[in-house]
Amino acid sequence: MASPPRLKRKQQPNQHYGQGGVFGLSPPEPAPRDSRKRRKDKHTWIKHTLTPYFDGHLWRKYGQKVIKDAPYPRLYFRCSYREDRRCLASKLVQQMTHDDPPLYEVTYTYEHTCNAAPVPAPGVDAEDERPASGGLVLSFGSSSGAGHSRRRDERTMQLQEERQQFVPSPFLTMNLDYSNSSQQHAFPSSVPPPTTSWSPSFPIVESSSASPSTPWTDDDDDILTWDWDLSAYDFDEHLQLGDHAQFSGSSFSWKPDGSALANLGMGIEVKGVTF
DNA sequence: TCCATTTGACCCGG
DNA sequence: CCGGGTCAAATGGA
Repeated sequence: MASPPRLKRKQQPNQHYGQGGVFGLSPPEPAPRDSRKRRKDKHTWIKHTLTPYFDGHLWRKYGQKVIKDAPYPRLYFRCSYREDRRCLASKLVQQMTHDDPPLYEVTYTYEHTCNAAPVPAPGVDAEDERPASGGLVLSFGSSSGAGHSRRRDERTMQLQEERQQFVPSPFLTMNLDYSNSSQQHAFPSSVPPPTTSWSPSFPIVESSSASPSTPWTDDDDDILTWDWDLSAYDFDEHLQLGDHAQFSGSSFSWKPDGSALANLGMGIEVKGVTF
């Protein structure tokens, strides 16, 4: 056992993200222009949440750091498609409280440009007896329960471990049953877009990414399913149990027992919910 | 063997 | 110089 490998990266100081650098990838900067000031106007926004890891995107952790007066280390993530699709989105996660479900502060930088399919929350796929501890599953007018989630991306590594220690994510899977509808399918090519404001006074934090995924059907079911990225609505921040929210003609209410009610209007009733 | 995570070193701005 | 962000070799799980 000679001397353990101590020093790291002593050879190439990786000069300044220079061109011809990593994978011939350009530096994470739109346009350095002339100033040598590094990243000046990065677009960042902060979100407080109980579920900092599941926001519908695939993240790759690239660092962790103990911050001076913070009780918890800060975790650094960047989009898993950074190289593949030149997506510069990144985020850092900072645990704020020591509560049972701890509160986290998540600082996002840059919007995603990868256009990757939304990553379902853990548990949505699993047809376990245990209620999916991830996301909400609402079934409209159907008794065929939930879980018709389909995975398109296999690179969901981080989900495995996280699903056991963290609570779920702001993801909503809707299953809309058209089977006993008098109308023909006529699946809308696009799900009705969310409105830009909550009913009474729930502000929307980000609306740019607030679009549902493309609906799909499984087998020959008449179940239309799609995912909403609820993180765009900042549920954690503004929605409490018992509150009512409304968008695009639909309203949801969180019941104290953890379930939820949804009302699509047009007489469509809501079914069960797992939380 | 592959690849995401871990973890200490390196880098850089204030 | 210090604190925070990033790099990248080592690690470890699949």
